[in-house]
Amino acid sequence: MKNMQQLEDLVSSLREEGFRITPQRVAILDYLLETDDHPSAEYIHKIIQKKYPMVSLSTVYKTLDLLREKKLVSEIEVDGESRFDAQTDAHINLVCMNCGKIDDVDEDSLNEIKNRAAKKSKYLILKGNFELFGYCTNCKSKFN
Amino acid sequence: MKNMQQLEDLVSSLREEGFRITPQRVAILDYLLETDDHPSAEYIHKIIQKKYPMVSLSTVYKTLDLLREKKLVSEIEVDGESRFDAQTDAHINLVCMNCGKIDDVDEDSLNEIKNRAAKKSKYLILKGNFELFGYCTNCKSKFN
DNA sequence: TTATTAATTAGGAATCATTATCAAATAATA
DNA sequence: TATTATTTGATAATGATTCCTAATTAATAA
Repeated sequence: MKNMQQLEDLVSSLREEGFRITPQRVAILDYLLETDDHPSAEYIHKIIQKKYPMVSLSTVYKTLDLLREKKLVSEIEVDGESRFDAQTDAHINLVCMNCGKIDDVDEDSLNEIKNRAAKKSKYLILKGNFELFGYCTNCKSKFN
Repeated sequence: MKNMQQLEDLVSSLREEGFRITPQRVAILDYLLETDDHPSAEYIHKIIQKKYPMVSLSTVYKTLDLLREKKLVSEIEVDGESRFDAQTDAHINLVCMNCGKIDDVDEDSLNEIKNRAAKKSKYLILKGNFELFGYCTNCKSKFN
């Protein structure tokens, strides 16, 4: 999943907007690009500390705010906690209610759905979250 | 929206499962059936206190847990807070990022999408939340 | 290369929604 | 009407997130 070019592009886009490129920001972006895990802020902090022990949790939160704002990452709320993803195109998040795993599933019709809802409702729609909850392949056997 | 028969049906279904029918539970169900507001626990508490001053916030939370568990209400998390809805069929929630209003929009294809994702992912899917975020008709004029 | 400085960080306190706890109240039943 | 297990109310505890501020540092220009 990781792509060095992707990281450089995102870093450049931040730099061009006048944001400083700090090791903390790069480390967080880098990790989000290489993982499919939809980590929470706390989990990102834990992972990143292995490489960069000087990253604080509050910086992780602030960086995630920035990346979300700039639409470089997407966020979903699960069980009272935010989970983050470098995949920002419209997709479905499959959430395992047992182990907390989240998988992405592509679904071509999401943009049509968004447009239909916008027309019907007269809302100005800026983003969408599509979540399905259940049990993943590992966990579903435990619930028979 | 309110429907006396609906309330009685839901009350019966709780009673049949051995749950006690308390005035607090009836008041909460009653309010959720009559409103389209997708209220939070706190808001439900505030509204219900007008009629029944003896309802505590912790009872509101516990009742909502029960109703969610029994699939009599649906829940979505918005901005770190849960919002509740007596509409439990698959639908899209349109969330205004300015005023917090939530509107429901019907969308026939949601069940197909769910089935497609289930097949692709091998998850056992139990429920889905479909949220679109933007600005409602009242608020969007402020963001031009 | 170094000095300047505004942006960023670290760390801890504060906040706020939700959950947990448990004695008192009560719905269901016999 | 008495019994009892369930439910409630009040409050404490929890946990994710935000806020605060002094110290640090990335970016820039001399």
